[in-house]
Amino acid sequence: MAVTIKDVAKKAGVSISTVSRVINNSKPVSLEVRKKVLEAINDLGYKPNEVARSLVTRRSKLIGVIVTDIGNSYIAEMVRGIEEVGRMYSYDIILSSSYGNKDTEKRFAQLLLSKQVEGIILISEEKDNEVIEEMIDKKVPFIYLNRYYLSDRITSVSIDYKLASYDMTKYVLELGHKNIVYITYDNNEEYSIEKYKLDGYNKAIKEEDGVGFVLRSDGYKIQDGYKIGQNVLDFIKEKSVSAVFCCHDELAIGLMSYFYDNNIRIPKDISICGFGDLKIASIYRPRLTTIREPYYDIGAVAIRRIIKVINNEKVDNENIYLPTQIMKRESCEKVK
Amino acid sequence: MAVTIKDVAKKAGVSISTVSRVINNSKPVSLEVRKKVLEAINDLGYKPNEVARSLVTRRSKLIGVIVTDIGNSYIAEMVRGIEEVGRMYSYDIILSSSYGNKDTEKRFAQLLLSKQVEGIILISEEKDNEVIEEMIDKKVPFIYLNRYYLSDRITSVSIDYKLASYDMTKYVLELGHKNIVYITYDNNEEYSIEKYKLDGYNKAIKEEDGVGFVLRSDGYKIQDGYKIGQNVLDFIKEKSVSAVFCCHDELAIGLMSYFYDNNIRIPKDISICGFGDLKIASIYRPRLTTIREPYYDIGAVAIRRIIKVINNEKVDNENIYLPTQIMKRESCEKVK
DNA sequence: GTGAAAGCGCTAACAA
DNA sequence: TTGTTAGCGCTTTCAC
Repeated sequence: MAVTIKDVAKKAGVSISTVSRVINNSKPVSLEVRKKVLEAINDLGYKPNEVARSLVTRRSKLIGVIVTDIGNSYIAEMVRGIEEVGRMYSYDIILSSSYGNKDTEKRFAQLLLSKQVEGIILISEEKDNEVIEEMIDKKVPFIYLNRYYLSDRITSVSIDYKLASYDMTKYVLELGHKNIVYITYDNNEEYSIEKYKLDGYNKAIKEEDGVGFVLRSDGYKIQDGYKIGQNVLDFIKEKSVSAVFCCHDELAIGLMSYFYDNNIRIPKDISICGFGDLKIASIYRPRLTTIREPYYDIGAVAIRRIIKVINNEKVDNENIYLPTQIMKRESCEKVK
Repeated sequence: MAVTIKDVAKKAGVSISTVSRVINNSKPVSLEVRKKVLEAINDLGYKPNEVARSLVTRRSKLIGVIVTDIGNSYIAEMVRGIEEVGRMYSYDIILSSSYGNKDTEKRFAQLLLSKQVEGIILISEEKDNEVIEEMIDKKVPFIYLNRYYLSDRITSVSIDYKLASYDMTKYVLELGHKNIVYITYDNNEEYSIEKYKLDGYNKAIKEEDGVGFVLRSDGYKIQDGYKIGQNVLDFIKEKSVSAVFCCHDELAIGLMSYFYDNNIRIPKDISICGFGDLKIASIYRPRLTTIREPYYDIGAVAIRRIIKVINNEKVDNENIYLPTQIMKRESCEKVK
């Protein structure tokens, strides 16, 4: 049996309220009594039962985080940000992985609510998120993070996708590339972020008199990038394309692997760039030129905002946009 | 204010115990009463407060997981295993990242205990783990996962490192390589797992009349592999080495990057293999030949064991060894 | 400055 | 089969 506040009170010869006061510093306690209590706590190795505390204070000091899959490096990065900032405010996080199932996401949100979490962060890769609808009228602060789809119903933290994509395209054009192909995914879906990226791309192409092409991938994973490899290759030859801009790093990496396996040299034969700046982007060779999406910061800002709401500090109801950066690396080369 | 069991009881016109009985199925309840209660629950959208439940049942349904850094892909893999199996038994996990600080690990263990977790899994990269000593006499089940160091004080889940390393070396020798260099790290430290790997390597070299060399790295990260690159290169030339066996995939990847940057072709100029089978091992080009350390399974088995202990099922007190596998890929080639 | 007592939402004896 | 009640470990009035 663990030692409780009662044991401490008895040992110190005081009431449990006094013990409570010293551990919480909630009310003045005379120096000598305080000392006795502290001693007793020390001797007994007493640690307050946070569950009991939560029950009465209604503050679990827990934030629920629902992710698609913690095995995704960008999600892990976000979670790092969430956890580290949460820690600064004494919050622990409960992690649940939905593996992309919407019903699971909903179920987990309920579960977390039962566990009395004070806020929920959903890192999703799905569209049409019904969880959002369910959460919207719940009292717990909620933030929705999604790298693929927007929601107009709820606050999120992200970057200015259009601008980022515009900047990147511009950079590629400045490198001397004229015929550029953009690999997109799912850009016709409502709320797809791809639309914004595509807009940025098109804007830059137009402004600089480039020749833009668009190719569609079936997915946004590494293997999807690999799968579309031959298509891209054929297309490149046909259209004299000298640079490929992928809407996600994963696609770019898959493509680079396909090129490697087929003896296409990067950047000698073709320049390539991505979007995201996953960890692998700077590990893979040649290192991938890409746009840095600050995942850690996104997580950090998200939880910071949740904690503000919990503490009734005032927050904007608008989406938060974080700065990005073009990571110039070897996969994208000047045209000779 | 959330709806409580009282509200349900009132609405259904029964006592709270009856409500408790139907939600827990703990005692028989007449069909019609049950129906009334279920209706009330439904109407009110009642969800039991798990915190209150925990307080009385002393079962938080929470497992604490302390990791070095969830950003490490092998750790993320372990956590996936932990979470997914935990979920099967209705356990949630609380995640804390220590970033390699031993004091932080200890502090987190205490924090988790305060939150009444029913078990703790520590995924560490440190040696001399004092947390273990602290946990050993605590009542909560505890498992220690460490890819670098062993402990003789506590149960763990791992693989047979010596055998794995032996098998891999044997495979490389069978490929026709004779002069092989092994890149090690920290093999003189007590409890270092490297000793076992090195043993396996030496054993195979001896048995097959190979010529073995050992080189030491300063660390086990990708950048450490890169840093040791020139050393390895010089060494290879001097000793006519045709294959490099790295004690961790990270080192192998770093090394491959160094080779890429210096126009050394793999496997044409040199064969290389690693240990771990991180996700990146099969993404990087050429794909890395390596030993599969089943991280997901390690996590899964670890939490399964913890849950068994929680439920007083009997478990061995011995370490658990999981099977491994050599992943034969392109980075390691037959000698012509 | 300190203690007694109520109560957070729930489960589990114990009665009936 | 159902209700009453004690109590899990703690915080927080309310008296003194």
